[in-house]
Amino acid sequence: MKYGTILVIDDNPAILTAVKICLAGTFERVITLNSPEKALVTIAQENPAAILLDMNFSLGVNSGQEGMMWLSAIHRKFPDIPIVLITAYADVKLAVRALKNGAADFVTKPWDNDELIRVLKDAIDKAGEIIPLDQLETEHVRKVLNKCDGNMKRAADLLGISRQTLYNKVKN
Amino acid sequence: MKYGTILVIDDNPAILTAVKICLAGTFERVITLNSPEKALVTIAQENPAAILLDMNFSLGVNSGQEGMMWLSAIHRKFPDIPIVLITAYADVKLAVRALKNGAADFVTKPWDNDELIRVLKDAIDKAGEIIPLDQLETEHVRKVLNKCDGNMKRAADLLGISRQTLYNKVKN
DNA sequence: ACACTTGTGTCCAATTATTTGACACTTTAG
DNA sequence: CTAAAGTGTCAAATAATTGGACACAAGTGT
Repeated sequence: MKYGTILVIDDNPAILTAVKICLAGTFERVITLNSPEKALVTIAQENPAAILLDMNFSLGVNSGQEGMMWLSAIHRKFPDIPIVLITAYADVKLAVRALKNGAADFVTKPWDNDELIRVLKDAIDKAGEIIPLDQLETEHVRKVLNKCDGNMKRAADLLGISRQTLYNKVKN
Repeated sequence: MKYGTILVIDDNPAILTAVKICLAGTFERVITLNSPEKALVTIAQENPAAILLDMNFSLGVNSGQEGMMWLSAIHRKFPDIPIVLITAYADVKLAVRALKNGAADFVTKPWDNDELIRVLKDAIDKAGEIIPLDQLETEHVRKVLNKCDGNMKRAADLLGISRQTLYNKVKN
């Protein structure tokens, strides 16, 4: 059980139960919330490894705006916890917007249990990856240098370091 | 015309023409390819600011595998050029997979001209953003430290720096 | 309750990096 | 062609990083 706590947020009790059963075997703890109102405090208290968030809350409002708002709010406050969205209304635009707003993944109802587990595991694994500082630096330097067509003076300027330092960094 | 060259790849000549007309007013140059075979060399030669890639090439094969393959190939070779995907088959799974494979955005046919232009501009703008080195470092340090629950020894270890250095970095 | 391990805050001296300024030489653009 | 901008390289001054050390706090298992 290397995968810790999961927080599931959905306004449908039946789905909450079904998901809980589905995930119980893989995750140490499955916490459920039937509304996102208490999400921020619950997350702060429980520090879940991932969040599964339903996009349709207020009955009759299925545009997903509701869920999108909560996604943004949670992601802004806890940018390191992966959030997987789940929705009954398979809408490409919605999915794209969600991912661009920081969602780790996007699954549609009815879901496949194994797929849901895999997606959550993947999200947690990816969120747990840590890059050494010098590697991060090297990659970023390379990218910026690229964007400046190799102009070291400008690249150094944009990076906020001196030209000679950049020169040394790329030499090694 | 701050937005440079665009490369459009689609096997349908009619769509190629339509897109070309649509984008001509906004971008300096619109290059078209009717098959992705020559994409890699064309990109290397023309260095476009963005790429608009259709997902369905071989006639009758509409699963998008084709386009996904090319997306990966192009993105691996030119990770700094944003790739916007376009497809007639609005499939959420496909869209999600595309974004997770490095696509900058995903639009469906029939497209809205203004939206297409906006999406491409956004992709180019976002790809052009450059973060100073020290800001990148500070953010990453904070994130790793977070993931280690404040354990500085482990965080320093994972970051590949000494404990004292990390101590200094967070102090300032 | 006890020893044991792990981590913290802090210092030092030795080693490395970074910066600033300079100089002769290419490239580039008007 | 000339002026402006960039490159490669050096040196000396300054700042950052490291490894080692030490007393002390917190948590582990027995």
